[in-house]
Amino acid sequence: MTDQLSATFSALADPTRRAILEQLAHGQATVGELAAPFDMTFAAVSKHLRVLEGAGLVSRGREAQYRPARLDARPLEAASAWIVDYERFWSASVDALGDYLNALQQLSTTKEENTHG
Amino acid sequence: MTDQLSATFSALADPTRRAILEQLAHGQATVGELAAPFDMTFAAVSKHLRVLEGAGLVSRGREAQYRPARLDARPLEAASAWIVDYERFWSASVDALGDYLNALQQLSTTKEENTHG
DNA sequence: GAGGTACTATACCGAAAGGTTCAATACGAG
DNA sequence: CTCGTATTGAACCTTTCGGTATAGTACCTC
Repeated sequence: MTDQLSATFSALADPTRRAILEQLAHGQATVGELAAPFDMTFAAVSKHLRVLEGAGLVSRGREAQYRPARLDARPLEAASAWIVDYERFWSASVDALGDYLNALQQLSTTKEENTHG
Repeated sequence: MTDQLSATFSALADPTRRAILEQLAHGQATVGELAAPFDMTFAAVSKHLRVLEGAGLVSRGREAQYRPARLDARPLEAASAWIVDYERFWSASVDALGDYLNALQQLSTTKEENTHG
């Protein structure tokens, strides 16, 4: 799991880490601020930050006692690019679902006609 | 990690599983076919398929002895949507990098002028 | 420099991930 | 019904993950 893409997806696989990124989307924050919403120790959030840092999604600074984290979304570009290659498949699936639903509706309409006929 | 998004990202976090999905993008395949490229036992690939199935990214059929797997990309849509929300940040980062590079170039140009002056 | 605040390191834990091996199952072909 | 092929189940192992508690470090304030 040394590759960048795996590290990125792995970092995103945890809801706490996604929430941290969402928080950082509103601007840089200290560990304390980031930890506040969670029922979790500081240390645990600190670990999550290290994972995000390892994936290159977060960079840290130093301001007095604080080590503010800020978002670095660049690794998300490759992740997005990987997924988007499959876009045609999921829209195809949606189309197929649409077809299925249309078929169902068609069927029920036909049935209704039969009932009414 | 019960939520759909976590399951999806988690499934994508493994390079073997991503490779399996890439293979399935060319059409359905049996476990044997999927396992061929990997230095790994059938059973291991079977487990990966189960993970993908659990994430809703793969569905299985039955044809004689074979249990062909096919791609179901629909869960990728939500994953893509999540990531794309950050697009403005990574393009901002790229812009910032561009600014930085411009600044560097500016600097070296200035230096050159000094050298020549 | 003593004390408070913000954070991290270390050690530990239980559970899950990613493999293996080997036995079992499901199916088609003789 | 037996044999070969395709696949999964079960048991096991090692490593990683996500968390805790506790001690230590870094910095500001007084």
